[in-house]
Amino acid sequence: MPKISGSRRPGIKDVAASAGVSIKTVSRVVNAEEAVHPETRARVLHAIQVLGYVPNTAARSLKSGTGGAIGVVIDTLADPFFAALVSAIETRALTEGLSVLVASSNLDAAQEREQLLSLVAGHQVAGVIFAPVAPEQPYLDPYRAVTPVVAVDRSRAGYDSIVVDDYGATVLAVQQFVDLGHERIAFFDRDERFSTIERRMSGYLDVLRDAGLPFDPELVSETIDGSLDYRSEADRLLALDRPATAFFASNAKAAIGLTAALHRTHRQDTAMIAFGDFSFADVVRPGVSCIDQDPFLIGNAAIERLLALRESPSGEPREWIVPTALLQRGSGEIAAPLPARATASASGAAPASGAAPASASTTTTRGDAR
Amino acid sequence: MPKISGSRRPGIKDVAASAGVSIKTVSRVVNAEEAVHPETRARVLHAIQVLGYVPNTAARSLKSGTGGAIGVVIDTLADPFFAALVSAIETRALTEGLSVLVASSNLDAAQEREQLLSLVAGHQVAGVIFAPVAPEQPYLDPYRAVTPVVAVDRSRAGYDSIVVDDYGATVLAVQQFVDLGHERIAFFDRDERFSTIERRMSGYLDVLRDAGLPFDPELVSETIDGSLDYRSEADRLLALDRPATAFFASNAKAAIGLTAALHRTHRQDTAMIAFGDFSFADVVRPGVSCIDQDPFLIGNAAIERLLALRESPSGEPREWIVPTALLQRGSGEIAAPLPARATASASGAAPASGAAPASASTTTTRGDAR
DNA sequence: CCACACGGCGACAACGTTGTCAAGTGGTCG
DNA sequence: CGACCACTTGACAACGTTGTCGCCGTGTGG
Repeated sequence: MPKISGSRRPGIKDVAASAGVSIKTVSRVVNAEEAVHPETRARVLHAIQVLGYVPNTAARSLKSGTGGAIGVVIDTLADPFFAALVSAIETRALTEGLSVLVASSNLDAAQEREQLLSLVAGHQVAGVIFAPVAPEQPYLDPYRAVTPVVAVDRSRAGYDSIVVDDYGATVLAVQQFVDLGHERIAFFDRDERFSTIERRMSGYLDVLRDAGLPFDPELVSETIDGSLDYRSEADRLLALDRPATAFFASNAKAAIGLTAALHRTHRQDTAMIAFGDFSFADVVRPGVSCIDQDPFLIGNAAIERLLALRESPSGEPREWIVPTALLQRGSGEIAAPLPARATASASGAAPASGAAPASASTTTTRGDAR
Repeated sequence: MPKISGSRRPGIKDVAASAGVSIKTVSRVVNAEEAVHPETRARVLHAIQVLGYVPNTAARSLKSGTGGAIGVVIDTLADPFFAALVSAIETRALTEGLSVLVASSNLDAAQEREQLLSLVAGHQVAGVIFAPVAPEQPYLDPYRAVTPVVAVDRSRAGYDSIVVDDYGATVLAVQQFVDLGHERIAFFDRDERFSTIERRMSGYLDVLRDAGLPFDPELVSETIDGSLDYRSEADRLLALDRPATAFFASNAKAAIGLTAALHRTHRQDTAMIAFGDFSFADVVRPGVSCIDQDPFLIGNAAIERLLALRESPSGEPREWIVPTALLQRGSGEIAAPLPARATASASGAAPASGAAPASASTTTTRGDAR
């Protein structure tokens, strides 16, 4: 159907000629402006159809100074959490007629800077959503008057930030362990590079303190220089004089490694709650209880916020907290082996008495596909 | 450091003024052209530094007719396979100074068309990589002279296509079942909408034929109208008069569903091979043997092909086959329950004798993270 | 000493689109 | 009947960059 005259792509001029109007009128039709006679509009639309005309984004954004794409910078698309997040953004962007430019920072501050500048200054995107790496992004300041920016997953002062309640969710989870009589609760995979994980860490510490349980550094596994052998670390924690009886896995990757380690040694008696859901969590026995951090919710919140910022500059940037859910699947409800001292209030065997918001829907299909 | 004069973003003119040269000279420096005096170049570079100048992509691509981004259209980023594929593309693109525009088709032909046209005609991308949905994309023809196009995952005549050897890999897997004495081999989740799955289906059929085994339609699970209840379907296959003893899962999603179903009923005796790896395949017991279809390899091959096409138009488009590996993890090496008739050659219990290329590295961390 | 080549650089147009402004037409009101 | 208004349309400049062409000055060979 579309016929390209000569070898050039059809431009607004070709449409204008074909419809017998001026290019300005074509522009008006394309942009759905009011003041066009219905009959003229029909002629123009017909010409557009016939020629297969598509407006040139480059020229448009050159003229207007800001283009029809939004930029997204995340750690890496290879992480299904971020992939799902971008997917949510892309879906919503489509309904606004916006395209999505993705770039990854690979957790490198220099690359983050390069990518952000390329998007904001080079591509003149209509907005940016990014998962911050460096503590500050001062180089964005000159552009922020024109380009709205939203931070996701990790909070940044000065930016509207979409995050989950790391602290609160962790408190809930660890408190559940305490309520079940656990006194040796491991924090599996602390990584000081991530502020989110540090917030989870302080939730953990606060619950211990409030419960009157001593803090034992031996119960904390740390990622040093970006690496931690989950398997041997799990073995270590279980081989302590007073071994860990409950594990709080601070992120999904650690949770997967931990689950694998426990399964290799057939330990089905250790309690575990993971921060972040993962695909097989409800397949293994016992099912792995997870704090569900829904990437689609986060992505949606981020783009909605960005679109709102495009409309009106809005006031002070603030944090927007996306709710989490504690998916009870079994592993989080395992009670401590022996009541030891007389400590906690409740200490049954079945599902926990205390905390934990309801939240059913354990069987959402998410994660792996294909 | 960067100082924006007034409120405008610095343009080539500002740099030129600051360095005391003409805009053309700045352009020459930015584009690393030869004919510039070293000293002048230094002055210009310094001015660029000071002003924080970043070339405007829109103007550039308007002038040159083709921009600094490549377009990628895939089913959805929520699918970790495609997410990883895009990640590989993005990584390589970065080294070429290209950005990546992602768009999803959601397996809808109309949306595919819209997205592709937006990328090719609207954004004037430097190239397109897409996972084809509709049988044909004739609307791309007018642009193909200017914009190279590569198909991934699913083959399309007329386009360079990057695919895996669906047929061959399936033959290998099913043959392994036959060698182990299985006579009731299920094809789990046929979906006629996907040509890749149809190719796997014909591999399945051919092995049966060559082995002299009858084809039983009852052993084929079909996705109808896009849905299939994996759990009840698995139950059905296991409850047949002559139940299935081996499962070929035609895709990772089905494999996950199937694995979950088998685990719920504690069936550890059924053989299974999945087309497509998934994160927990080596955690469950028995480990799920998989045909590994590496998204990074595929993505890399696709972008390399695209970059090559940019250099030279090249001759006839062809199919490029990316190798797969059969990861032996246990479930694929389970022999048939009773030797039944005297059929196959080998029929031991331990790892298969026949087919299956070596392929170690079962423990690659892929899939879920975070 | 002159013609010419060449390295280095700048003026200007053009890419496709939209904003500004003005012009044309027909109708309405005083 | 004339002035004014609403509505529709078009001419033109401008967005920031690069390609074309030509200019200038210096050196080189005849």
